[in-house]
Amino acid sequence: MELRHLRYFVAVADDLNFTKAAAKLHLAQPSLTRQIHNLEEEIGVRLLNRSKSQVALTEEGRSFLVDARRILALATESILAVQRLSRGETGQLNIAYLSNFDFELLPETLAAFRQTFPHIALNLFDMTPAEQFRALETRKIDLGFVGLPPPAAAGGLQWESIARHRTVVVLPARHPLARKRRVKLGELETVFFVGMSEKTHPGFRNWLNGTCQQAGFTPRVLQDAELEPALMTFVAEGLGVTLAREHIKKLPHPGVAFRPLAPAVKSDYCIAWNRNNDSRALQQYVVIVKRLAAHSH
Amino acid sequence: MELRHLRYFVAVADDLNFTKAAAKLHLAQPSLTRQIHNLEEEIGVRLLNRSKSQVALTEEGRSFLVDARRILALATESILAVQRLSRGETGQLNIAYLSNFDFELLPETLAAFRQTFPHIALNLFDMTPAEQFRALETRKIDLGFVGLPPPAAAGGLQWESIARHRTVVVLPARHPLARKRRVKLGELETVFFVGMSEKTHPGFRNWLNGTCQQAGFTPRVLQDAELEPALMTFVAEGLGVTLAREHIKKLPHPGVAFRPLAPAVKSDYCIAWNRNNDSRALQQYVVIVKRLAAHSH
DNA sequence: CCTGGTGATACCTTTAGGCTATTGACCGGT
DNA sequence: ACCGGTCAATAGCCTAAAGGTATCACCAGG
Repeated sequence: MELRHLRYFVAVADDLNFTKAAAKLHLAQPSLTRQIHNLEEEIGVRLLNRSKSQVALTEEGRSFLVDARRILALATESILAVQRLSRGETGQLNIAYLSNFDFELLPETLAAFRQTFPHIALNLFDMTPAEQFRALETRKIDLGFVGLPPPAAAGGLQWESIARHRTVVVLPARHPLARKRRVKLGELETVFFVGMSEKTHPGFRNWLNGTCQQAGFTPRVLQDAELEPALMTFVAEGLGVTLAREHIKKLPHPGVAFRPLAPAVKSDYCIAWNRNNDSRALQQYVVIVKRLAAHSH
Repeated sequence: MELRHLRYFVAVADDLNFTKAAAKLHLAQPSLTRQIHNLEEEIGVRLLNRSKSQVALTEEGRSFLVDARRILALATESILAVQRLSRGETGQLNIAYLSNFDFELLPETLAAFRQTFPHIALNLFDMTPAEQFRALETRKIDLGFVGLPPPAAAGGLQWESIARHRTVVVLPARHPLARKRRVKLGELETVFFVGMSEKTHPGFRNWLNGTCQQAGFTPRVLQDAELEPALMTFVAEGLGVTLAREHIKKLPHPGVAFRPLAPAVKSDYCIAWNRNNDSRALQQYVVIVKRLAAHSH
């Protein structure tokens, strides 16, 4: 069965007259007759009652007619939909961000994108970095504000730093170092650290080690938190100190102090997407993010 | 675009390999390549990215794939549905009955039908005779328990009497004739009548006239009711008497008395259907009604 | 630098959709 | 009862397009 059969059947059912239906289809009447016969034969059901010089739908024909119309409508609508999509008139863009502390670039870029491509639906998701990497690989999302660059294990992901943020020390308020206005990185060599779990924040440990390596030591991490609030609690309980982007100050916690590093240390903030994702919406969005990131810098 | 194109596209999308997809379709690879090209050309959208020795869906392709699958599923399901229908495994039968006073034949026949054709949905509708005639003509219902035979104006309707019911006089309880056990038809010549409106009960007036004509007079009708309860109220208020099938006793009303006619007069009870309705379910149901009507007689 | 795998191209074959001409049945009007 | 008109079915032919074969071009991986 082909769509042609359905088109022809609907035409015949419309005016119950092969000759006129054939004319409307710009077709000779015998051709139409044959196609309808073929259709009836293929599905094995009589759709029309041809009692000499009188064409009528059978009960089956009436039922099938409804389905035939629906299939044809769906087909034409599908073509129109994919054409709209290719013209950029519709589309989806799924974006993930970090749960607790994100910066002003995200809403800015969303507003700018929406202004230029008002017909593209923007869907936002709140995810940990690990969830984002996984969702990027499976194409559940198109772009993630991941913070840390994706680990090598995440195949096919591309990333780009869109900002360099000041790094601060997060430490218990009662900690001796909290009395100082600024903290030298080297002063942290002997203290214990807490950190984010690799399960939820893959690459965090790598980043922490790399940062401390600038002062020539490897941090001793006692405890991992899976989410940021837990990390703050651990620090408040005195389990250790940690390093974080300055934006973590937006997540205050009693008993936790933030101190800038001296000299200042900066760390990259990355966005990531799937290299194989050829979504035009994604490409346009990346352009906008880069432009606004450069401006705000 | 034909269903063939969708089938081929889905096959290619399934394993992203023209050669293997062609094999699964029992097709040579170049034929498949060409059909996909034709499809892309017709809808004017690239569905696949062929970067040498690597086939991938484009964003449009992913979107269209979903639609293509749905169309194909709908097509095969439609064929199966119409085949089930022609085998009598599914179907619909819409039956209407009179609102207030119907007799035991209806539930009996429904039970018998359901037992023989358990997969056919029986839908019941409560309608006045006029509504039934109209619904029969427009095929909203398949069969109506109409009571009175359809008027000539109702084209294409076929009917059959399935019972002959005793006719009774409906009269105000205070009416002089209510004192008698039985009423002779001729005694009604001088009294006023109320009746059912032709708007809701076409043919009622004709039936009433015909019945009274047996006693050689034409009833003088003062007032028409559109529904049976109103008729009873009119009688109770003393506006007039009327004739009705004996089953109207099931609709008692204070101040209204029922008296048998002497000698007894019987009137037909009819079912009606559309002559052009070739529904097998309808035909089977009519057979069952006739059989049970004959038995109960 | 070869080799296997893959899609594209060129060209031929075959299928089947479409056309014209005609038939046969029915209907409506005279 | 007959005739002309209408309409679907049938027969037979034509051709467009679907399908096949052979081959090429290109990349990947050894």
